[in-house]
Amino acid sequence: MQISLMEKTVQKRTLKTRARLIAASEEVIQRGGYSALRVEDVVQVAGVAKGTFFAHFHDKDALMEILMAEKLNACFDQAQAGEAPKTVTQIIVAMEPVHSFMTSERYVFDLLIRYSGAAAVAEIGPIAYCFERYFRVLMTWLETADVRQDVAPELLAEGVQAFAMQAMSLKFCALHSSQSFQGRLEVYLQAWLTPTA
Amino acid sequence: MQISLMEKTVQKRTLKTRARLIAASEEVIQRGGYSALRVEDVVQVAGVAKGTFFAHFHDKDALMEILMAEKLNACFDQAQAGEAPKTVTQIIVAMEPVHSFMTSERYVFDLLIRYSGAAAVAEIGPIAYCFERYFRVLMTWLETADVRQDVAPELLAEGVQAFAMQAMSLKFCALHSSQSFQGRLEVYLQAWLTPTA
DNA sequence: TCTATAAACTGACCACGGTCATTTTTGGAG
DNA sequence: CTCCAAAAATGACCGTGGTCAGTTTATAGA
Repeated sequence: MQISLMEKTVQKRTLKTRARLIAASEEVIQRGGYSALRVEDVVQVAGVAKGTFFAHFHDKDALMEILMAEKLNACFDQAQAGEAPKTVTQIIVAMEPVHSFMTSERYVFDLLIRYSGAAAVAEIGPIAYCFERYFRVLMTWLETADVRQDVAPELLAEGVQAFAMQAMSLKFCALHSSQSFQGRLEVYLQAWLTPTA
Repeated sequence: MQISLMEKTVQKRTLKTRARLIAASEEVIQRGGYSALRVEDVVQVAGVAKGTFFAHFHDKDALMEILMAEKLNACFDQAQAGEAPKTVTQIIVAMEPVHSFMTSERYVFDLLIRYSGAAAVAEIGPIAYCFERYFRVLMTWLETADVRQDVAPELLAEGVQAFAMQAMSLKFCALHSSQSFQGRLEVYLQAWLTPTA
């Protein structure tokens, strides 16, 4: 029997295969990091054919998005565990898990940037969702923090995100390695959130 | 005869082949944009073997860096042609050619970010050099512009760069397409350069 | 239980960036 | 001019992401 509007009827097998692919991916990443993930290795470990991988994920990056978003959300949970930070220094400390993961690998950072925005309105991906979360978490904190009040918390949050991305970029840049990531971000955010002119 | 300290003795042929590869690349890009560039097409147009390409450029991205940096430097020349801008709006207008090229293609923007920092101190690439130039141009302008004086022009310039990158990122994001690039950047920079609290 | 159909899976194949042992060309020394 | 070592060029080959026509498997209906 078929209901007129397209039905999916997903088989149990599908979920099982998908779970095997995810588990295999995590195992491969465990061994050599995200950048070392090869689709052929994943399907070999999972015990399925290559084509099956692409029946479950649109492409390799789609899988990476899922895996990275999972980790990132755990980092956000950690960041939100304590009470809301009030000062620039406290904000940086609270966000440390997130920034740490984001800069754990150059390859990870590049992928995060590429998928930080939803290319099409309808399809906001897991990573784009994480960046939305980054924005919302910061905005909530900034509403009650000791920061300038002349502009909206939304704008302040966008700025913090921009400065954080800048500081993370420079972490991968040999030319600017004289200062630490947290030190640099602190300078940025003091100037952005607590201007004195 | 060979002088002891390593000599290069570059043949004329080398320069000619390299010029042919560059010209062929520009022709291919002319037709389909940067993202459509295929090494096999380039060597076919240039009339050389594939291996020759990699004898002249470390990899495809190295060629892209050279080509994009050439364009970018032309944009900077244009930006610096007039007299130094004084206000936020004038700065945005002056930088328009640069931002326009940077966001001309998603593929171009991604490459620019990836190569914006020098991975190794010794080898600052063409794109990393362009980002240095971006910073220096802004810093010079900001020294004599109508902006806050409580922080150094260096820091202000870094901030403008961070906000510009953020605004360009959002240009590729369907979720935030309600506002224009220049409008968004103007809001950012007013808050960054001329705070009122 | 049997059958028809849609869902899931398969693996040979392709596209494209990149490698390297071998061959060809160049230009200075004799 | 001839010779030869270094420089340049070659193209068969490889790794890896991604495709798709064909095969197998699950399940709804009889």
